[in-house]
Amino acid sequence: MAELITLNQNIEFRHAYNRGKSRSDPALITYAVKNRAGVCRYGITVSKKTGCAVERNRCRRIIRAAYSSLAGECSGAWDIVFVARFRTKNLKSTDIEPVMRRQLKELGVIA
RNA sequence: CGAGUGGGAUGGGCAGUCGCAGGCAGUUUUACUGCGUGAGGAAAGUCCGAGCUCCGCAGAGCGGGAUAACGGCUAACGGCCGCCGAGGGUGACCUCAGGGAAAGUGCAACAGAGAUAUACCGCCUGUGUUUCACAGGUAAGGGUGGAAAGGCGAGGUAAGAGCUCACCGGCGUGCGGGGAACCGCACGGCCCUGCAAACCCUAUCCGGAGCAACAUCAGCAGGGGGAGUGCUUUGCACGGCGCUUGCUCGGCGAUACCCCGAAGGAUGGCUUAAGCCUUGCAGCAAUGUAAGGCGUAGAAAGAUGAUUGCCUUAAAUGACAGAACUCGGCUUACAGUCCCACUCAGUUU
RNA sequence: CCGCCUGUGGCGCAGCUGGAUAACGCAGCGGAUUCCGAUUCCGGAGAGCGCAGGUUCGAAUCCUGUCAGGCGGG
Repeated sequence: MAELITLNQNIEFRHAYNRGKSRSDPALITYAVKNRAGVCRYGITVSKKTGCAVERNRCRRIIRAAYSSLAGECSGAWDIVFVARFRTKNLKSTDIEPVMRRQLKELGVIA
């Protein structure tokens, strides 16, 4: 499996928000934009409105677990940003995975 | 059995598969394999107190802040323990910023005659003398108020009054007990409204900033703007600038510097610590001490997730909740379960 | 990590050097005006001051703790 590369800089997140295409769901929002790095990179955003530190950590872990199972199917070079929503903290990673698969397929990341 | 008071513990366990972080060892030279480790009682709030680091080792005065019966514990504390006093509860027990109002200033609305000094209705005496008016004495009674000048009874008096006396309360002195706060007894005289979580006074304590501290290496290594006065140059003095807690004095720094902008990476700090458990001893206790044993979370966009089975259970599909330099406390949140000590009432024995 | 501010009817806000009906505007309700509506006028209702204690005769105001929201700096 390919190594998972994360987005670090605030500029990279802003680039995805402004230039990327998005799909939304009550459980998850996905932004995707093509990059020049040659591999897929991902970032996770959980706002403070989502909940306390425990709930934010859980959202991040669930999203990362779902992406790690789908990362092998991604083709091309994309920067992907996932944003947790209010319902994310009550779900499981197995609930997130079909949502994420559908959104990535609509955006063209998964063939 | 019921109602309750105080304190403590726990916060499911075991195993498998996929995946994550960092440690050690090996293969080997950059990834893999193996081994063991990987959130809490509050990690939280950041309310106190310290360690540690830097500020030229931090000077003086004013200001500011915190604490407040007494004794002890502690590295320290606004914490804890014991004890005294006040208040609440039938009780176990709980609560208390609990110094000073006799240094001074201020406030006490409304009501009431009067709020720190008074005389409205009264009572008594005298004069005029018809109801009544005036002058004086008095503060027992009435009414107002949270509070009216110690309370209550007796004597006393024209009427009254600590004016006198007994008891109670407060104050002062002496004696006794106690380590102290304080308690008890005796004597004395009758001077005291409340508020200091109003200003204030007294006593004690407090230099500032915080791991984004700080140290080393690498990198940038220089863009724009502003940069006095006097004396004959060197230089000196004043001023300005920066640091020194808010202000003043004093001190230090560089002839340079100051402001804006750019760049902000890596390593250390970083986990063994006033550490935890058991037992003994000292102590009412907090705590101290001796012996033995245990003793790697340490990331840096930030690690614990997903899933399966079995067991315990009323329930395991889960209460509050995620370390960010580290400790000691306080406060707050918390599904359920268990344990210890004690109180009250009833019934039974 | 440090410093600071604000919580008062449905909404915005005043009162906060203690003294009792917690003021005002908008919205909402009833009535008048109109053929009907808007405008205008009149009237009444709706908070007990984020929460819990304390000081005081008396607390929205003072003090302590706590909860929630927000701002600033490194």
